[in-house]
Order: sequence, then structure tokens, then C-alpha cells
Amino acid sequence: MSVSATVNPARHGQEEILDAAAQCFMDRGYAATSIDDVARNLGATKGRIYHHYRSKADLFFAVYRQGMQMNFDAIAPLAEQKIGIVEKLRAMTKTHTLAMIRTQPYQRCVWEGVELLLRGSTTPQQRDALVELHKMRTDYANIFRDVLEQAKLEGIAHYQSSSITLHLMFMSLNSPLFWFQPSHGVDEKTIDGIASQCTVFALRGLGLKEELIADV
Amino acid sequence: MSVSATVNPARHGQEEILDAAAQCFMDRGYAATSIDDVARNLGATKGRIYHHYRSKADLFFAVYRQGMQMNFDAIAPLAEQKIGIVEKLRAMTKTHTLAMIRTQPYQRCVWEGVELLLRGSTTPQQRDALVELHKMRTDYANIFRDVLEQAKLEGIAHYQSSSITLHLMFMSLNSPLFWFQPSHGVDEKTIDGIASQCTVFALRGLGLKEELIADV
DNA sequence: TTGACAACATACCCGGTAGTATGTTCCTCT
DNA sequence: AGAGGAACATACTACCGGGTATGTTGTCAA
Repeated sequence: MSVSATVNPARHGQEEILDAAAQCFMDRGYAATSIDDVARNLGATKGRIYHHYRSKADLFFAVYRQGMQMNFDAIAPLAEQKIGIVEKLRAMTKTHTLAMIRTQPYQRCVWEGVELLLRGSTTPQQRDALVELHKMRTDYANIFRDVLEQAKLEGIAHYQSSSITLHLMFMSLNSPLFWFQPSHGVDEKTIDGIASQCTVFALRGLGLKEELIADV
Repeated sequence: MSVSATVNPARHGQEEILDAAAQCFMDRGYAATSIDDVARNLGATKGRIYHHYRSKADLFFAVYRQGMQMNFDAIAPLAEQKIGIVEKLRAMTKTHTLAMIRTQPYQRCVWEGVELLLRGSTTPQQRDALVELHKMRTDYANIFRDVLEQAKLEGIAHYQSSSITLHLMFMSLNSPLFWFQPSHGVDEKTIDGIASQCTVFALRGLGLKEELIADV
């Protein structure tokens, strides 16, 4: 009791920091974001952030991890469901895209995290952390890869390279990350419409027949 | 004569700098790239760069502009051709994707330039330059937009929002920018195969019938 | 009551980087 | 020949930002 009572506010404090950090990292990018920026965004000072995270990189990695966790939480229940492969593919792609829109700042950090790994300019320790996080991302992508290959086996999807197609699919589904700017009065209907168009585009790209796409 | 004889080597020097800068900006991103990095990549020092460009931002903008110029040069002849809308769409998308792969470092700078504009963290003068460059990019995109809308009118393409669809199409065609790493022995056949898969994915996404896509 | 610790804020250090000011070399034109 | 300038290199400054060391306040347990 005393534990959860003390841990919960702490958790709340942490998440508040993560939210602010994700927002700043999205707004200016990792390199161009200073810890003071994040602190200002919080109405606090460096002290608060460095009390919870050992370095700027650590903070960034925490945002990355949180973003991936959100994705797993959204997709896992669908992936386990015993339903037709087409329905599963539609549900997963649409859900993923909605998650991208709803947790945009975190997902932008995931994106930049992947890029940070590709460009190798980090310390060995940071690299280790990034590699582990990247494994999370790969595991997540592989959930989709399995479904894709199953769909190909069943003659529903048509493509050459699994890797390239996976990239293409995610690029389409993730694209709102880069051009969608939530204005003040952004209602659920609009968001659903955007996610729908992205999903339709991706499913078509995968070679699904039009009648299998209709109502996403 | 004396003019071209003196200007040409100068131009050569400039392009060498642009190449190195584009490479560095791609490798580490704009903010994380120092002028010294670019100079080291050139086997030179800051002096050489600041002799030709007034600031880091100026250098970056020059790369951006050069990248867009390459795109226009590749697409313009196709856009003016009097051919069927399907053939035009196929030729333009494929050519664009090939350009992305072949001028990758420059195009990554174009991409980051767009992001730099969206996140507003620049001085007013830099912002003016970015806005002008962004107009170049918009003009370029509008060439495709016209073809897209024509294709929709003719019942060849099917989509809701022009803007969103344009984003989706470019995300697919541009995607090699982010996952393609040219290894030492990268032959033309491989590159063409990659561009082909991206183009097919995009054209399908636009709702083109399968028989109109076959041989891209 | 008090002391111990969490959760911050404040003040400071120091390395890296954009930009500048000043050489140095070579080339060209007269 | 030599004067002038283009094309760099060298040396320096000023500042920003990551990280740390230390102070302050509230809270809870004994």
C-alpha cells in the first residue's frame, strides 16, 4: 500500500517528464533539443530531469521504450486473435495507424531512435541501449511480417521482397507522423478518416483485391 | 572564355563541398553535423567552407536547392511529354524513385529541410530561405498532383483526399531514402528492382488496375 | 520532535561549435 | 616584374548546452 501510494505519484512525475520530452524531441529533433528546453516545457528546471534520468540519451531512450510499449499494447491482442488473415491484417494495420496518430510525439522519437542507430554516432553504452530498443522494434515489425507472409501464402497479398514490402507498408501507415498536425479541435471522425485512407493505400499496395479492403 | 575557364573550377570546388556536406548531413543530421565534420570529410578546414558559404544554414540550403534542382531536371521532360496519363504516371513515379536512390544524400537534406521548416526553430532570414525552398518542393509536388487528379478524372486512380494521397505516394516512392544503404558493389539491376517494387506499391496504392502496372 | 530521504532548484564547470580575424599561397592580368 | 585578389589555412573568441555539485523544501517514520 505504502509502496503503491508512493510509487504512483512518482510514476506520474516520470510520465509527465516523458510527455514533455517526447513533445520537445518531436518539435526540434533530438540533437537540437536541450534539457533546458524540456525543463522549460515542464515549468521546471534541469534538476528535476537529471534526478530521474542519468543523461539526455537516457531520457530519449525512455521515450523510445514507452512508445514501443504503447504499440505492443495496441497490437498484441489482435495478433493473438483466431480470425481470418484478411481481417487480422486489416485490424492490425488500421490499429497501428491510429496508434501512430494518437501517440505521435512518442512515435516520432521511435523513428529518430532508429535513425540514431543507423548513423552510428553514439557512445558504446548508448549503442547497446539502442540495439536493445531496436530489437523491440524488430520484434514488433515481425508480428506484421508473419501476417504478411501468411497472406502471401494464401494468395491474398502479392509482392516480391518481404523486407522491402514491410518497409513500404510501414512507411504508408506511419506517414501521418510527418504531415499530420493536430489542430485544436481535432475530432475522432477526422482521425479515423485519415487512418482509413492510409490503411486503404497500404492494403492496396500489398496487392489485396478491392473487395477485401472496402470497409476499413 | 576566360570567364568559363575560371568559373568552372570554382563550380567544381563548390560541388565538392556540397557533396561532402550532403553526405555529412545525411550521416548525422543537420543539428549534429559540425562545419568541422564537413571540412574533415573534404580533407580541408573550415576556411574553405566559410569562404564559399556564409553560414552553416546557407550551406545546408544550397544542398537543399541542388537536390530539388536534380529532381526537376529528372521529371520536367517527362511532365511535358504528350503521352497517355497512365504512361506518364508510371514514368514519373519510377523516375522519381530512381532519383531518390541515386541522389540519396541530397534528398535526405531536402527531407530534413522540410522538417526544419515545420518545426519553426530558425531565424527569420533562415525561415525566408526555407520558405522559398519549400515553394520549390511544393511546385515539384504539384506536377505530380496534376497528373494524379487527371488520372482520377479518367477513372484510372481512386482516392479521397488529393493532399493525403500525394503524401502517401511520395512516402512510398521516397522510402528507400531511409532504409536503402548502398553497399560497395551496388549494381544498376538491384537499384532498378528496388525502384520497381516501390513504384508498383505506390501505383497499387493509388488504385490503378493490376494490368496497368505490370511492367514498371 | 527530529532525522533521513525523496524531489526537486540553484550555481557552476567545461568541452564543443559557429563564426571571425588574420595569415599564406598561388594565379592572373597588366 | 609585381600588384591584386581568389582560395584557402590558422588562430582565436564567445557562447551554448550537457553534466555535476550543492543547496532547499516537504514528507514520513520512529
